[in-house]
Amino acid sequence: MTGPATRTRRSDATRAAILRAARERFAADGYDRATIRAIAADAHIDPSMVMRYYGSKEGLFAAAAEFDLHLPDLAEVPPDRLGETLTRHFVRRWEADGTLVALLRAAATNPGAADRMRGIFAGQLATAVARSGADPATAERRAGLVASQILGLALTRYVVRLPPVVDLDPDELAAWVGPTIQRYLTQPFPPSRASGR
Amino acid sequence: MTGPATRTRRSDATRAAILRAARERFAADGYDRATIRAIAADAHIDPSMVMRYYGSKEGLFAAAAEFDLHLPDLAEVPPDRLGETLTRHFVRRWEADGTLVALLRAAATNPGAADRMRGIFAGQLATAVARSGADPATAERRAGLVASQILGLALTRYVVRLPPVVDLDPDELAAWVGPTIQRYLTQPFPPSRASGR
DNA sequence: GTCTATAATTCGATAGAC
DNA sequence: GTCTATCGAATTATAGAC
Repeated sequence: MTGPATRTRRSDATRAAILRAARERFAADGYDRATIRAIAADAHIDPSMVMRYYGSKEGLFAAAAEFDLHLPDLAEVPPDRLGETLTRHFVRRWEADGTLVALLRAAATNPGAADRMRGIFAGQLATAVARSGADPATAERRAGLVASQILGLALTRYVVRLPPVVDLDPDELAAWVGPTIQRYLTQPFPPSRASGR
Repeated sequence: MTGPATRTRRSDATRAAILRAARERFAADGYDRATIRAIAADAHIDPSMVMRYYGSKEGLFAAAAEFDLHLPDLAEVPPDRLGETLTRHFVRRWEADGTLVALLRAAATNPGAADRMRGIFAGQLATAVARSGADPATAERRAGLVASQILGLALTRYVVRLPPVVDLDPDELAAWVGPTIQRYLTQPFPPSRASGR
């Protein structure tokens, strides 16, 4: 009963508390303003513990910014509902977990965070788009356009907090932004105004 | 001829040099990382001069973040070319002047900068949209949606630097993003998937 | 008007007691 | 494993000489 397996290791709880506090602080304040001292205070531990467990502020951020978009397999989504599905997914995902907003805030000033953001969208999003039926030759470009609208939505809704964007509910967002994403994914290529090639 | 009116006052040149350097530093590094020392070094003056002229770092930023989108009168733009016109205008505007990118970077972590960003888009953009022929009752919402795509484009192209977005030239941007802006401005309201009301 | 010197904070990181 | 104490560096801001 008192063996090492039954006694929950304090360090695990401490590590988890630090990570949770770090995500909140990084999301709320960005990389620079989020201090190790403040994160430690939120987690009710000593600042030196953060250093002990994560080595440095960079290391803590790297651990806190692990992020899986949990994108659905777009090959199994009805082709005419790709935009709506993706829009609703993103809104749900980042309202349930502030990590992506933290990453977005940090990416504005921290090169490492910007690099990680590029990695997420090049890896996870571009990969998902490639499975949506898009021509592989254009998939990366389409993913970039999708990112421009999706991240712009996150920026205006959660960071800058533009009132008209904050006020939209998920259904309205899907109705307005969904068709944009749909067009970026399915519009014949190239979409030049002179139409032809 | 040698009166005070003909002799260019040194202080004016110094103030202008400080402001120019501040815009570049704020754009490149964001509010926190852009230091008064670095700005002063860029302007080849002493850091204390910055304090003398602008009072504080906040005051300097406030002066450097004055920004006029120079939006055209949308009442004079052919209604079917609103999206393309606006998209090209924004790309041209912020590639000629890094102030908006500076403001965007700063807004990610600095509440004052976010407030200013809201002011610009509520004031200048919403006002322009209201003159585009949009129903006044929906103009603010349409402006918010336009902002979400336009700022997302700036974010992915100039801050995060997603390669596929960076690689698009102005013509391609107008062809891809223009229709999005056009739809946000002219799509009948509401755009629900269930179409009718 | 311009610069030197420095005050007053605050931060990340380290050393070491317990 | 956890905390106290503190270092060294960097920052904004101020005081005052010239």
